[in-house]
Amino acid sequence: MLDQRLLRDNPERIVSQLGRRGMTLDLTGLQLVAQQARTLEEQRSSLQAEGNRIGKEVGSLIKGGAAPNGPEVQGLREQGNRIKQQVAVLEEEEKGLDAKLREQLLGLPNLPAAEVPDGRSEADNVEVKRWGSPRQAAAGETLEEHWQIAERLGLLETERSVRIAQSRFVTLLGQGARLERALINFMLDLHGGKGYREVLPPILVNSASLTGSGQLPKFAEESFRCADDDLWLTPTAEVPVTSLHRGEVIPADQLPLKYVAFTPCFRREAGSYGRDTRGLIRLHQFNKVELYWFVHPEQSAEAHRQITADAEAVLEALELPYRTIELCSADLGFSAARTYDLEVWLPGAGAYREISSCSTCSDFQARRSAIRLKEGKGTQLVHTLNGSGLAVGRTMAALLENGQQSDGSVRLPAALAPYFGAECLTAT
RNA sequence: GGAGAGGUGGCCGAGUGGUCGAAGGCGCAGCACUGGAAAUGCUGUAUAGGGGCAACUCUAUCGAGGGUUCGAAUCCCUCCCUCUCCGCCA
Repeated sequence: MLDQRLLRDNPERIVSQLGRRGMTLDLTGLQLVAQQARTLEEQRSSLQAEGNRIGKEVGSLIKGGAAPNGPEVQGLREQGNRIKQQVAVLEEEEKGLDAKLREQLLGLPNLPAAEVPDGRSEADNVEVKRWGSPRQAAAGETLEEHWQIAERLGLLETERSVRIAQSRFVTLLGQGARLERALINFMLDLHGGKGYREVLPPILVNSASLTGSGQLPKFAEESFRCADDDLWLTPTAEVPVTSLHRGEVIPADQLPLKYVAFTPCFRREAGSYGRDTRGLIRLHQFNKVELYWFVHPEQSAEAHRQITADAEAVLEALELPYRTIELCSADLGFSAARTYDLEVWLPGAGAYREISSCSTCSDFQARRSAIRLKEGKGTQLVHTLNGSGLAVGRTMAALLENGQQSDGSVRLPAALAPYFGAECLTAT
């Protein structure tokens, strides 16, 4: 959520910065609402002050011996009643305006950071780094896509998963299930060794949590909802981890708080029919290890570099070639002020595919979630950052495609051996 | 799910209709004392919003929302949560 004061004092900045995202907006209506709300607040609170004064006067009159039903006291009572009625009217109106204001503000995305390159679409994203040498098919060699390898090796079951749930769900079996588990443990251990505190949060989350991290109210159709409860299947661990500290004031000396959370993630993927229908790339349910920082605003730029490096370290440890992309202003997610995407090389598909997204959300989520820090006498909003470290299913896909060998087996990186218990995936 | 108890500031804890944003204690900060420290003493110490250059000031907040009242932490209603016991359960 954007600062109401910014709306009041510098709406042009909001218009121009959100313009960088490709939005055209007219804030005059909203500004008017904000102004009216403020005027009403002034009127209401001075009325209340008058009411409080009368209340005290009645108290001291009675204490001083005045007849509780005498004319003097009666007169004040009537005055008090009148004020009460006026206040009630103003409060009602004010509530309406505040709700409207909040609703509108909740629908506006974060402002892009100054450093974010301007752009009109994802085509304008900027590659900032490349690591590893992307594997190309040798002469006469045909590289398979991960779903082909997975099916051939019996790592997963798609047809039967439809029986269990519906399309875009997958059941991992045998070595596939074991590899998924190995990857989760590997990632958690790697990050845990770097000072991240491990979290295993609820994966059903309430509406307030989804609002706090930015998924609601605008993206309700993207998440699965439980019909009879105010609970949703979390689309990312970012949601529960943000709400881990919702409403809190954190002493500055405790920052940064760094968490690593493994959760299944659930997304409706509305509007992506037909895209990535095979394999592990786009599922309604997938596993993800998420990195999350709560930091002092002064540290957030450096923290963004670090969280990105921590995500990159997973790919490097797994010997997976990747590139790092800085998203342009038009491609930023709703809550993000600045984002680096990591794209892993998939030799079978012959393309780089997103496997991690590392964002700084500045104070956007902190304001929605009321997460502040206390430093000396004052408080201020913290900054929050999140990064996938990594999406587990896509990591498996990358391992399959990058490790495939001419005999049909898949060589796994050495770092995984202690977790998986073998260096190769072979047909069984 | 049933029965009972309870939710007050960073923490503990008093407060059952009036000047209570809230005693007292702990913690924390500053000052004094000290060679330095401990102990001690004094002072200060919630959050949000509004007004003001500022000093300061107004409003709201004692789990949440409503109600009664001139006035509510205190009375009434609804809901949420925690604890204890019982039941059920991986």
